[in-house]
Amino acid sequence: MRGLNKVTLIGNLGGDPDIQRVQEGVTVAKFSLATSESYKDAKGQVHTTTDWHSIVLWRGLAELAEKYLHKGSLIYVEGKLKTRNFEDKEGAKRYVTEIIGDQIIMLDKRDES
Amino acid sequence: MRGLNKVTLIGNLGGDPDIQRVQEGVTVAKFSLATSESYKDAKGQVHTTTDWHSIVLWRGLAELAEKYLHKGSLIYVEGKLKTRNFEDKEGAKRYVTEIIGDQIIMLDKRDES
Amino acid sequence: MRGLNKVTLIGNLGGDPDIQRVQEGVTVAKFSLATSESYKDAKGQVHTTTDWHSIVLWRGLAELAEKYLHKGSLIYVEGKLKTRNFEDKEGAKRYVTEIIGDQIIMLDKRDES
Amino acid sequence: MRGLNKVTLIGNLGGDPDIQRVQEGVTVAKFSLATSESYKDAKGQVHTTTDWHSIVLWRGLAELAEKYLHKGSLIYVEGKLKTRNFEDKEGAKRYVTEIIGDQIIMLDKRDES
DNA sequence: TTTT
DNA sequence: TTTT
Repeated sequence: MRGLNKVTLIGNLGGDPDIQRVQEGVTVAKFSLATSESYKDAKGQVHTTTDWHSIVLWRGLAELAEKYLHKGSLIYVEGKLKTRNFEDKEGAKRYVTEIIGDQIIMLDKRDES
Repeated sequence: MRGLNKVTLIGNLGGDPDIQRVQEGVTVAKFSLATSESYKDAKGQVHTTTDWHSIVLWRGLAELAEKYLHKGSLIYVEGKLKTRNFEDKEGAKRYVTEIIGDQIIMLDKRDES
Repeated sequence: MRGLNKVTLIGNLGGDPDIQRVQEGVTVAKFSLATSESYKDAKGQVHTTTDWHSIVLWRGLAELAEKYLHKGSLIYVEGKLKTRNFEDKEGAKRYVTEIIGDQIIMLDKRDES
Repeated sequence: MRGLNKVTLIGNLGGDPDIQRVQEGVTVAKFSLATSESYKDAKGQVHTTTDWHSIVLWRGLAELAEKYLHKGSLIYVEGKLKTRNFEDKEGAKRYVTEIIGDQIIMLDKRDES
């Protein structure tokens, strides 16, 4: 309680979703999402910066991603930030931060929904 | 353009902010923020999960953090997700994801604003 | 599909929630929420503006409001904007815009959750 | 302080923006935005509900709306809820709730930005 | 490492 | 009509 953990992104998929069946009837989809922003520097020149985000979708949303999303798709994603730790090959503790999506809106006309 | 990168969190500081003066007149504040959530499992038992987030504040917001925030403070933060890479001592590329805050609301009565 | 309708507010209740039982087992809670903001004008003087919002909660959230919320409570509300029309006593069409809440976080230490 | 008043919408313009020059160099744009949502009822049948919102943009954003937005454009808007009161022709006090936008993302490929 |  |  008394906690809020929300991420909202609008951006393009960097590649096709990677789909895994982790259990009978449970699908997971993973992909990178690029969010880009333009700004003007002191000299009035326009620069663009891009941030990349690791998106993870479960079950129904993963199946939707499998059917309709592909490299380049423009989407809105809402979800939660989760930082997982794992051991790398050398046995050192490493961290990854992912967005576990709980809502998707497809913004490309060509993608069906 | 056509990009959105927004994080909104409500949670408690895990420790006092770490304050650095990186340049004449430029302050940076860093701290961990815990967001907690409760849910009931299939047996009706309540579980609490906590996620930890790395928050970075610049300039005016960093000075505000220095003055008013401390271990345990309850705040609302809005900002952007940024993943930086750096080399660890072994020279391997590693990643950290941080939230660069651009708005703070102090939610503790005891903290001044 | 392809639609998003989201409101997020942090503010204080202007009065105790008005509770109605509209049906067997269905509770509705209504109250006004004040969100205040301070800004400095050109002369450096601080001004505060307050916006008032009509909040409507259904079922479980309404019961939670009945138990824990009262005049002055500080809360976070997330919900959807809905504009309803109704006829006034003169038979003219009038409109009200309400926020139908779907998440509440209580931010006062004295309120239980 | 201690207040948050934020609305985020993704939807289509119901008509071309209405543009007004209210002062030397100050433009205001107004338009209706439809946000649609689909849901399944108990019988599995899909229903769509649409909410309409009154959007107001000032200065630079209004000029951008004038240049690039038109009936049907798909946009993301972020802003604040404001309820204004005014007197109708009979002298009765009436209210309107508007969203004063402070960020726009154009989501149609055909609209330039 | 926080908080209720 | 709230709160600091």
